[in-house]
Amino acid sequence: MTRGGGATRDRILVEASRLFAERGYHGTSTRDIADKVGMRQPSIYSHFATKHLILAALLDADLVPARARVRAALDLPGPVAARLHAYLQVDVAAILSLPYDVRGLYNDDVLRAPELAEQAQRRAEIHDLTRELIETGIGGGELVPFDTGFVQHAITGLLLEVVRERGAAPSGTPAARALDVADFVLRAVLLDARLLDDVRARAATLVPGISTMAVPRPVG
Amino acid sequence: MTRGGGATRDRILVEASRLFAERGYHGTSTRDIADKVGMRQPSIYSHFATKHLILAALLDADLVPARARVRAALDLPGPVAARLHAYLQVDVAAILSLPYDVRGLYNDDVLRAPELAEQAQRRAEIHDLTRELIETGIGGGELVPFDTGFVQHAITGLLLEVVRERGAAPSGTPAARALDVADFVLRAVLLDARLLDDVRARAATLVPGISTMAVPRPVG
DNA sequence: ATTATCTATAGATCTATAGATAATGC
DNA sequence: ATTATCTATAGATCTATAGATAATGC
Repeated sequence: MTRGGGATRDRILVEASRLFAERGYHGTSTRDIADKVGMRQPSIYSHFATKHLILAALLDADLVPARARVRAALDLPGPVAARLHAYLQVDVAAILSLPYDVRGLYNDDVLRAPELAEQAQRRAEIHDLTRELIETGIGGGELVPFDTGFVQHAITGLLLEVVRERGAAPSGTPAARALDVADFVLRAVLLDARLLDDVRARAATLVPGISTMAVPRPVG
Repeated sequence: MTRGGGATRDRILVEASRLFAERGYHGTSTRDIADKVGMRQPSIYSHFATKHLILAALLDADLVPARARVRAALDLPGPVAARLHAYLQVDVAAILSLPYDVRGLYNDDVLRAPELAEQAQRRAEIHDLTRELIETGIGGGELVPFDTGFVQHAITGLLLEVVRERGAAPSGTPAARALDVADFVLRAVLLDARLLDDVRARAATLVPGISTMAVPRPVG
């Protein structure tokens, strides 16, 4: 078969993501992936030159839109609290609706591999932008003066674990879980708890702006 | 050399934990561990019958005291909020002061391996007890009625990421970071935010009770 | 003519075992 | 006499390449 439009490539990515989630990158062999797809192990290499490039493609599918989302949240006007709340909602919902299982992508420290330097860079950028958003909120007196790095890590941990939960117990819809995360974080960091309802209302108006800002594919 | 009192065994555990944190369980070979310890690869097997048993020993060093801590928090009298706050502080501080690097222990889904069924069981028990504590707090009107499972996952994610942060950026003392975690979670789940100072004060009195309840080694 | 798949396989691992050697305890 | 280490190695992987085969596009 010729010119399948990348359908086989996509199936490789889907199956690889599931296996990475279940057994980790190092615990998954190219033969495991090929078996799930229904092809011979070397045929994988017609679509990806190395095993690392499979992981890189999955990471990019998550990281590139995620970076666009946090940038959108930074660029929007208005109070930080509402932007953070909207960003968290959109981010969780987006991750939960990806066609790939991203649970295993950030477990290992495979990101330290030189072959994945570009992806590691993207992830660092996302963390930097998140810290910037939090810093702005603290400086403006909206948020509790926690250590900025701590809050960023807290958010990262929360997002990762919520994604991991998806596999274990699918309790609630993606949208409901996304709101849980946003509420949880905002309750934790909002200086004046009485503003939460107002923050939620303002956030609702910002959600479309952050969602549509996320570009799934480069145009080139 | 004979009867070294388990010194070599401990060195294997320390080096293995660091390598697991850096490259994951599957990404670390018994040769890697032996090299770090300064011995030949097969000599590892004088101390551990299989590679899985190295991981099992590390998991137990973390899980057994952790289970004792959450049990202690459940058994103590008084409002849930203070007990949860004290538990989180003690838990973070204890994990950060373990002689092993626990960052890599829960990354992979290696816990699903049949050889680690006992450890998986212990971890499930800890999660169950945590949910019980949260459930009590929600039922008693102290905590926001989030989904209990979500809060448990949020706490787990927070703890894991704070531990991972230790390697990346050692910002702040373990005690300071422990307090950050406890404050963050309690701010998020406490129904009446004005009670936080009171919760902190009560928690301080409970900390010793939870700490000493943690038994590092079985007596047998 | 181009492209995706296949078989076959090289070469590098990796876990674990067998059995020899050396060092200590009694 | 016991125990920790060593050398040597079996047997099972694992990633990636070489080159044949088959199926489609022009």
